[in-house]
Amino acid sequence: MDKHAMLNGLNPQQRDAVLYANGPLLILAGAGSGKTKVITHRFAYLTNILKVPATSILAMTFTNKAAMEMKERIERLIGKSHKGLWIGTFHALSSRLLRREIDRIGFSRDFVIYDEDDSYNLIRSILREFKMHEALYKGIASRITSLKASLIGPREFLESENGFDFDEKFARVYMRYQDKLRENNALDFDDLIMHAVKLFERYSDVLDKYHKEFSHIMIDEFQDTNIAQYRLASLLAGGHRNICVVGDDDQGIYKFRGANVGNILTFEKDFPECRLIRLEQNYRSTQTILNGASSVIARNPDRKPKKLWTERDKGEKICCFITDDEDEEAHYIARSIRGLYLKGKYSYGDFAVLYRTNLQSRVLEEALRVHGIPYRVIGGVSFYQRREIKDIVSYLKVINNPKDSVSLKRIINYPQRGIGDATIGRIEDEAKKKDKSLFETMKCIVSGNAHPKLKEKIRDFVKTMEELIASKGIALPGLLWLILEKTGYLKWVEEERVENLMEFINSSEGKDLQGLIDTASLFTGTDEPHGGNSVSLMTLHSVKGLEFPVVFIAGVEDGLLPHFHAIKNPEELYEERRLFYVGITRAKDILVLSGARKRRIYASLQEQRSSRFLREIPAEYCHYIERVPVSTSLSKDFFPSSPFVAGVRVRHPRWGIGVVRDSYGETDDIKVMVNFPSVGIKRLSLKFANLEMLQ
DNA sequence: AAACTAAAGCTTTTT
DNA sequence: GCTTTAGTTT
Repeated sequence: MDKHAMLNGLNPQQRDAVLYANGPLLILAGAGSGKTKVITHRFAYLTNILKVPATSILAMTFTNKAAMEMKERIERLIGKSHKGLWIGTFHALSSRLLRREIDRIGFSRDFVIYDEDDSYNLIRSILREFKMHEALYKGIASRITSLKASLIGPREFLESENGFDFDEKFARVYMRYQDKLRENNALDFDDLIMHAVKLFERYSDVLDKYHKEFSHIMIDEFQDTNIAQYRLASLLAGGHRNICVVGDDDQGIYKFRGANVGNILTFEKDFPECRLIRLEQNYRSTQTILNGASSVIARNPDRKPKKLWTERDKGEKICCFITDDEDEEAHYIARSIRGLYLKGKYSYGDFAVLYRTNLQSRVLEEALRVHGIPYRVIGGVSFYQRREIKDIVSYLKVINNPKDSVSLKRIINYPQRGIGDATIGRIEDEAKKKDKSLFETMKCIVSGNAHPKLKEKIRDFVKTMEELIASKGIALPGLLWLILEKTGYLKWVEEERVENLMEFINSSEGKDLQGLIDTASLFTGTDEPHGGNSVSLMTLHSVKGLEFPVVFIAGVEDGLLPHFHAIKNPEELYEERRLFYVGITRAKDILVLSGARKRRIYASLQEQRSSRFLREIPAEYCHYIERVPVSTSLSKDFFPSSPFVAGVRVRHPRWGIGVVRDSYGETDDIKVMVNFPSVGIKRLSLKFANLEMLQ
């Protein structure tokens, strides 16, 4: 692709951003302003025109989804496979660096990555050991996470002993936790970043090496970086200063997990010579939707000033309605979706229903199900979080690294081998005395002179594991099968979980052991594709980065949005407002905001007021429906009693073969909506149309 | 060690 | 209300 083709279809600001190849660059990219396009084209410009080796560009994102999208788009632009390129999440790229260099800071290169559950388990066992209240583990974990996000290790924490909320008990747990991780040759998610920073800060020769290896650095969603991540990036950029960050302070919605929007300001301080480019043309929403969004976000103080604009026309007004309760709200949403769908302009994949809290999804799901509308819930429990997958990955982890005691404990009694908490406790004591890993200790027990009963229980397990470790080298699907059979897991596990295991085995084809373990540890995701022919249901948080022609935001009520936890604190209230802003700006054509007067939250029925944010949208952009003409009971036209339901293929004497999209109407007068490739969507009455059903 | 019952929680979420 | 966890029984 030549230079001309590469810049084709970019507006002047986007072009500037692509062409500004050297030196620090801060791109403030408003919602829908073509941010990803700029990043990917910039990557392609660097490689194809400036002949920068593609492997010298480090491009970091937050989520696997964003990383994958970037990889695919870059692959298409530069016409090369993304394999071997440094495009990925902070965590994935960091672990790749550490796999090469970590021995410098006292871990071995085959370290394991602990996920959230692993960390929880470790913290709980430490609390037990210290005779502290075990239920505190979640609070402690989140405290450790936020300290690590600010690069405060246990030593630093102890040294800064003057802080208000310093507490010695916590400091001891933190210290112990970090020691245990090292003992197990394990890193948790936050360590992946923190240790990389430590490594580069401490060993300038290693840092120099990567200054040479990477000539350019790019960061996506910069407003979501925490201090540690920013430090890592700025260290790597320290030599050449070719660092390009893209972000939007108005879309920062992850302060609660350590993201530091202030990094944008820090960046300007650290790189004072940086060029600032604003992308303000929005290519997504109608003028009305964009104006509504701008009025809302304008209430937040301390923003980087920006004014989004669009060439699109006004479009529909924003529809706002209030119902009596959450059931009515859900049914009204379902009916609206169905109504728009039946007009034929939109398919179900064009709709998203957004909400603040996951517990709202229940009613919405129920209503959609009753109306026969296909939907999918994005978020929830992901594939790699499932128990059976985590179990088998733990087997892999132990086979790969028998010192990994946390994974060992996860599987030691699954399937049941009669090694319960009491026995594990005894082995742990023994391990502590001898200063050995759990597995080594178990081997000693088998060959030593312990109680015969204890020996017998442990011998079988050790034997199985040793056989599996000996088979470490065989190709992956085979190894997984071997695990399932030798351990008896396949026989033991519930029927309905077997399918997931099979899927996992199939997906392991062609991967190596370390690679599979890393993917399973780092890939936690809500990475399922949206769209298809289903309505997407998700939280306002998970919708970031997506767009839909029609967007519903449900539960626009004080206490829900803004959430009641955030109402007292101004900073948190601003974040809630940004969340609402993110939701609004996802909509291309139609935006519907709704709320209920009464809502059941947990067990109690609460009187709700409509959201203060709703009143921040000027009335001229809105169409209010106060009295909602709907009953929650269904009229029978939702239950067509005919075999011609959506998806069935039919033949029409005149228009040939088509696919039924929907059917509705009374039992004696059923109407179907059929999509014929030749003539498009037609509404037919079954009585007259003479349709023939095909297999 | 497993199965049961009482009690406490409960915003958002990625890696 | 429902799900997770802590404590008790069998």
